[in-house]
Amino acid sequence: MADYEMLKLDRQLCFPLYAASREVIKRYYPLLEDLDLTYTQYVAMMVLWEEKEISIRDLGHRLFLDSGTLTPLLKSMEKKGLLTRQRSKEDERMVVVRITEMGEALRDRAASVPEKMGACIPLEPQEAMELYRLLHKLLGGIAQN
Amino acid sequence: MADYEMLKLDRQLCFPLYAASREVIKRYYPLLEDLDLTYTQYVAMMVLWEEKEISIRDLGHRLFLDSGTLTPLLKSMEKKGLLTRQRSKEDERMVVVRITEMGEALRDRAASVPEKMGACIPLEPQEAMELYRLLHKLLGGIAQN
DNA sequence: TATAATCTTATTGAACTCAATTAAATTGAA
DNA sequence: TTCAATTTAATTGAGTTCAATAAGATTATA
Repeated sequence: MADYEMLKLDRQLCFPLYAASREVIKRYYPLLEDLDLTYTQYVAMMVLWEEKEISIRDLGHRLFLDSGTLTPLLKSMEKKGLLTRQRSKEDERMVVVRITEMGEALRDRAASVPEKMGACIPLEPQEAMELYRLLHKLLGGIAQN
Repeated sequence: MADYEMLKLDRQLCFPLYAASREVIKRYYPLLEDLDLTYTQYVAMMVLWEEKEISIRDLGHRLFLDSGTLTPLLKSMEKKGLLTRQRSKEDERMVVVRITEMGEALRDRAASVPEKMGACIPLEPQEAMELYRLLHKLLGGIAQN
């Protein structure tokens, strides 16, 4: 008879990762509703607020997302006026995304989101830091595709 | 001028949670392909391997998923012969899901998955345990809807 | 007992995710 | 230089996720 102990849901590390990720993201929606952003759009905006412009390729590397997700996402954000998409002159394979004034303006209204979300996370500051460290270690070690 | 420091992607706890969850689940697909299971179907099977039968409501509570996800998921698993769905006689609001022989048989072929996945996680055993603890604390504290 | 409130599942619609494929541009090697 | 390999983005299709809503069953309360 085989040993099934390891197949129990409570023994998995992946499952609380999967469930916690969804639960946390769900908590963002009330905060992002005012901004008319989804969570994925919000993290894309975070990159654009810092970088101002970036290729879809580099954005994909930052967000761990591919063009299958990003192409429709960025098109809808372009339609909302948050950014522009333009094929690069130097390398016509690349499309460069640039933040617009409207996209910049959204930054002020987003500025309170991280603090509000932080208040929803039931961890001590030190625990949150350790979780951050472990997740980045996991991500850095697993992501070499 | 507003302070945008907290809006940087690298300052967020949610983002590595979101990205690590997706990266880890992606690593499951080569292992689950032989079993013809998606990741969500796999965690549902984990519950069924333990419980043998469970209401959709209780399954939803275990997996943090609602009927919008579970109804089509369970219907497709029923079609594959892994389980049966039957409305409860005692309380006709409830639908009870029961594992079939074919579903039970899959357990043997799944038994090696957790160990193979564990080998993909680039964390020390102690770190994995701490991550597990923190994720459960987060999940337990945030989930009171 | 009525009937209002709650519970459970199903459905719908919008959005995300990813693997696989395609097409075009660029790069590298013979 | 030529053409094969690689890179980049777009597309397609299947599946997941969730909010909102609906319908039917059950429970609680007047």
